Amino acid sequence: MTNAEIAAVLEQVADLLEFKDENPFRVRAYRNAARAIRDLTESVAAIAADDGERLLAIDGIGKAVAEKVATLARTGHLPQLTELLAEIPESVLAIMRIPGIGPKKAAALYHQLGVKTLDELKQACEAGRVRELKGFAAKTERTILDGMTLAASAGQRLYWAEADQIAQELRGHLQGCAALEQLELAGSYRRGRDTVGDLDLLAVAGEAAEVMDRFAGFPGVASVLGRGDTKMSVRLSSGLQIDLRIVPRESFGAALQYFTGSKAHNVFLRGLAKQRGLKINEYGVFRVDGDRETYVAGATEEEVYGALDLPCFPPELREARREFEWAQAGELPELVCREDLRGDLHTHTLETDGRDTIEEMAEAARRRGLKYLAITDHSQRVTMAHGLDPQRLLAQWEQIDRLNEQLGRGFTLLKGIECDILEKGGLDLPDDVLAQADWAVASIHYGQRQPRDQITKRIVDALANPHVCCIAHPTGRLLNKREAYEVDMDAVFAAAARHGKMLELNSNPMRLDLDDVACAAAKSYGIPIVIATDAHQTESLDDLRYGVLQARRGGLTKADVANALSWPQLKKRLGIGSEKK
DNA sequence: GCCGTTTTCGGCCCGACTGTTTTCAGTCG
Repeated sequence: MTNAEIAAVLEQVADLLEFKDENPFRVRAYRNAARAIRDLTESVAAIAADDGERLLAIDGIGKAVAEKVATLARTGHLPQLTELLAEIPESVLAIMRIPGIGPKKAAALYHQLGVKTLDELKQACEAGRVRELKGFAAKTERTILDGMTLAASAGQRLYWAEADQIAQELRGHLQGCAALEQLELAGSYRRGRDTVGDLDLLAVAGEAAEVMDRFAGFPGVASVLGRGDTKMSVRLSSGLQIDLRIVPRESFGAALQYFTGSKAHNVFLRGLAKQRGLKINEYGVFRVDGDRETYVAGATEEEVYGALDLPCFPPELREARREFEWAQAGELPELVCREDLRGDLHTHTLETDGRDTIEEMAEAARRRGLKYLAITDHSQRVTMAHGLDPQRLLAQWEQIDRLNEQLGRGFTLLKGIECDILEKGGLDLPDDVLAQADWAVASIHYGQRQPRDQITKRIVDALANPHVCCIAHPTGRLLNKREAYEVDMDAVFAAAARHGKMLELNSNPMRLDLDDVACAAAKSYGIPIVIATDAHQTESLDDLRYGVLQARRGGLTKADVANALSWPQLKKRLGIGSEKK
């Protein structure tokens, strides 16, 4: 079983225990364990099979969960889950996902009305039976019915890039309000997660009501979900929820820290504060002395973390993974930034499925401050994209040679190729052609649903080819659309490390592949990461920023990123440690 | 169920808002 699958089982156990009104800390323990496993770079099943004791070393996994993970890894099933499901139908969990319905209300519906499914719930609401229950009334029925249509129509997370666009529009809209003094976006958007579920806005305002009125007037607002003195929530017609909090100036940093999260990061931070006789909430850091609380800090995030002798963590690292450990050791990485990148190593042109010419791509890259650009059109197997056979490829490379002469110093076009890894294994172009490339990436477009061993072998074999520099979009995932291939990433990392090869972090906002966790794993193997756009048109060269965000989330520094090197340096590096001399 | 510079028991982050209540439970983030 994969880490994601094991984590999903533990999450389901947590959901069911919550429904049963079990000890909330026990529920949290299962959720923490699930998160720890999801964040793990090694296969937890492999660890369990290899040495059960090592499971206990993972933060958040104790004796009980370790045994359950071992059982899952061995048999693929968890008796505890089977027993819970015999008691509670799985379909009630869907009811808990309706906004406003939590475990208590779902349990009341199930036990008192026998409601097991969303359909039954809808009927019960329409028949007016729900309002008869204690704690429910007509308004709750309405909320449930609204929530159900919403759950059916929306619920999908936005790509970070989409969220960013709305965020910028919101910022522009609110800045037209005279009462606004300070504004920042927080939440998973600020942490740079690959997808964003909702937006969190934070403001300091002379007059909160004025900012809230302005907020309600944001184009696309379909309904106001709630509005108090300091907090307001709206839903856009697209289904996206946006929360606005108005805080006092002296609390802005504390609120920003608080609402940036992650939740796990905050829980850990608050625990640290408590040990020191401090309390942190969204209003600040307070010294607790009996019943008296004295404000210590809160205007800026630096102050808040500083009160605990901690560095102001970059938001991308705030996931309760390694950041506190790094801070304690004084080893917080200095994360890579967009300005560190000197070239783009995965782009397409009109010659295959791109939209612009080589010259246009080169000019756009130069305008963006890049010093080199690899043209990596598709190889012949990708017929839909009119992929290049050896003859057309060699002709393109001749053209690149000529263009380089015209471009002169200061910018270099690289003769590249995105060579397909064929379904039956092996590469789509002969070695003598690949040998003439400056830069060859290999990738899978066909046979994505092959079994684990087969697809892993294809990638591992491609890494062994002396002319291949890098594997592009190594897992093939498409956010919200397609899961990663069944690929043994540990085997891929080991092979890349063995052959001195690189792995791509594809910056397309719908891919972001490798993801943050895989980037961290690759780093632990010493594998250089290539942050590349896979641009099919000039504007997409801007996508590097999305890749950079993921790289930062993976804890990568400039030194971990191959295209932070100049082309001569990179070229030298390609010769070292690989069979390509 | 996890964890340990309050260490094998007894804690476990904290507050806003809503709806349903007449003082608070439930939900959410």
